[in-house]
Amino acid sequence: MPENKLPLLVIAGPTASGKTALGIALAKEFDGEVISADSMQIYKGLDITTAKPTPEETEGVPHHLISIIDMDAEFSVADYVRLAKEKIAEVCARGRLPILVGGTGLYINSLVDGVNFDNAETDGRIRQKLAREAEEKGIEALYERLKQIDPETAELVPVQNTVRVIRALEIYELTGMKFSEYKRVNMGKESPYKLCMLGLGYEDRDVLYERINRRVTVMAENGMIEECRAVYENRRLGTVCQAIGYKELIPFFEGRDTAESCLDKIRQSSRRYAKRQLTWFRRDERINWIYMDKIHDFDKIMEICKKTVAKTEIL
RNA sequence: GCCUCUGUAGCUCAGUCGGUAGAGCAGGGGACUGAAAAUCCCCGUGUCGAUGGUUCGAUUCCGUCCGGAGGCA
Repeated sequence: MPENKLPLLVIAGPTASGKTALGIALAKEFDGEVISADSMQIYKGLDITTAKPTPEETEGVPHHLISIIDMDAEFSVADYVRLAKEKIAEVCARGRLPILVGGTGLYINSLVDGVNFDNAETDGRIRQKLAREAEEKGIEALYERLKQIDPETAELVPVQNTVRVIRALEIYELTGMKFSEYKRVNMGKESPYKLCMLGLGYEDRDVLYERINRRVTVMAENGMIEECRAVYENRRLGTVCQAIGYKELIPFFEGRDTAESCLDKIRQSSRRYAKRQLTWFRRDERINWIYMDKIHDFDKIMEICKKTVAKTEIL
């Protein structure tokens, strides 16, 4: 490993797996600071709904990239990578260890794999234009065009996946590059960081699901519904409108469903989300999995983490 | 106690005029690179409540028993 790379400890895992608490404990252990990798906690507001750590919970450990973007703003991976890179450098300059904690796989991998987003400044108008076209002529028309210009991508993306079809065409209009080509050019080859990746897993999926179900109950008791209602009432939302919890409660605010039924929907969406997160993280062979339901003693978990960190020699 | 209805996939149910069965939901697997808490793809074997009988063959028809629901006393 070249010496000039900065060290980075990563804690990944599905929602409700215990990342926040472990991140804080490890920050104290290694004199570190937490950098969040969460596409929803980055927004100001919806603190309870997105399970941000409370000031008491952080126990004085600095947390970065939480509550820094206005709710009506658009935000995406490229912005995240830019900000996170900066934060990592800052934390290291202070002589402390950056600890990336989060569940947004795309953000984590884009950062950790050094994906380059600088050569295609996005411009919402192209995307909107394509979306309109898809509505008017049908997505099939766009898909046909994609097949013409980039059969390789068309092969990988099903017609039904409107988002992907539009994105591929957007890149083409923006850069003149085929999407498949664009990906080849921008995907990082080697990580710019000295990495140690930890993944919080559960051997028994039901145990994780139980944690998720219970956490939703607790969130509701702590004021999630009121928090979402306030946002709903003066809604001017960018990407946050996708937050699990918020979107499932809308039928309740509009009098079309009961609160309890919406809470069940939140539980279900969260379970499905956790499953998708696991699918994403599972394929990353660098992750050292810790099965939280097999080790009940937190000290033992810490010990395993310390050993893993030592083994990867990032310090 | 008597009568009626009912018992099929984790749940709600369909179905087989007798040739061992299929939908929705739940759940599982996967993809993903400037929307990602988003978007999308694939996946249905289960003692057809138990037990006897009729039959070449019963989850299907008949008897009995055991659950569940309702009605009459």
